[in-house]
Amino acid sequence: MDVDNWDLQAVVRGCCLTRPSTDPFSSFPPLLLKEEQVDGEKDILFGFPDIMDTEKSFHELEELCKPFFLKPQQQPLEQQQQQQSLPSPQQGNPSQQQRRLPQRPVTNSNPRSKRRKNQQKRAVCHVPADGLPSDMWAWRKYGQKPIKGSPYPRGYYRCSSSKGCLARKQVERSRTDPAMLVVTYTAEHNHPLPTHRNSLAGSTRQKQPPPPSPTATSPSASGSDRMPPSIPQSSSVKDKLLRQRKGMEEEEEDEEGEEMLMVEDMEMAGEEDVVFLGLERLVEGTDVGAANSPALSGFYADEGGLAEHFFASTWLATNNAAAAAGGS
DNA sequence: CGCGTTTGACCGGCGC
DNA sequence: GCGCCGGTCAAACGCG
Repeated sequence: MDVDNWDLQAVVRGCCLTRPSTDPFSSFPPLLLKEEQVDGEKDILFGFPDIMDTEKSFHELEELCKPFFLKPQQQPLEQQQQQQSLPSPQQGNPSQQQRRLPQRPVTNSNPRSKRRKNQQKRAVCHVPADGLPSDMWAWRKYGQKPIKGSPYPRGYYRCSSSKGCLARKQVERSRTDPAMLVVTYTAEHNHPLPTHRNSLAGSTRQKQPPPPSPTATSPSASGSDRMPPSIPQSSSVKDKLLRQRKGMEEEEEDEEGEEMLMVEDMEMAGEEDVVFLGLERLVEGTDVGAANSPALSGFYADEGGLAEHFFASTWLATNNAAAAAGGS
């Protein structure tokens, strides 16, 4: 299938090379990037690679993103169709309409139907568990399950920024390296980066120090086991980010000019496109120079084949976007 | 009150 | 055809 060839390379490139040498990115955790054959399909595995070579990275990143900025309307047909055919929950009844009525009507537009498992393209991201990276999207956990063969449960998250958003991600601890988290992104966001904190509430439990010991990830498969304390905190993390951002606003704003531009552009482009940003950043714990440890990886999803293009940006930029919109 | 998390049940794909 | 297992749903609950 050619669809599989989409821009994997670009993605890969984007993933590995996206770090401005000047960088705030230097605080990035080690990233492992690789492609993986999963169920016959290529999955993108990426973590935080060597932070060293970045020189051209940024430029490549820009190159990578350009198309997205310039052609906001250019959405893969397939995707457009998909999005359109999707039961826009915002119009009709939100997901609830699918309640367990006559047994979840499985229609073609139902992401859960035909196209399952080995059919879905996914982007797999390996991140250090203690790096506590998260992205700027608002994720809402909708499930957790113990996975066969893995001592760690897998958490299921869906984008809560937009009701109709199909973006989902799964977070689980690597069975081979418990210190790493495996974040799998599925589908894409059908909306621009969250414009405002989507929740002040929620994120609650995350705040009370979940079993601090990662080891707590003990196979208490019952599910009582909290997901890697890191990832799931996306929302609370964002809160943090926003707050920090507010504080930084005055101090670092100018420094981020470039990145901000990027995001702004992106926002404009993303308005209708599937461009979306994912912020991976170190928060919590080691708040390493949180002030300017941007880092993140976002991705563009081309649902034509469910391709995901990853690129980097700065968290500040994203925050800026979020704040900007939040003000509205 | 709104939103996120938890958690058990259910559904459906997939392998045997 | 059957059973396993992954993925999703949704009620209950907690927190700000």
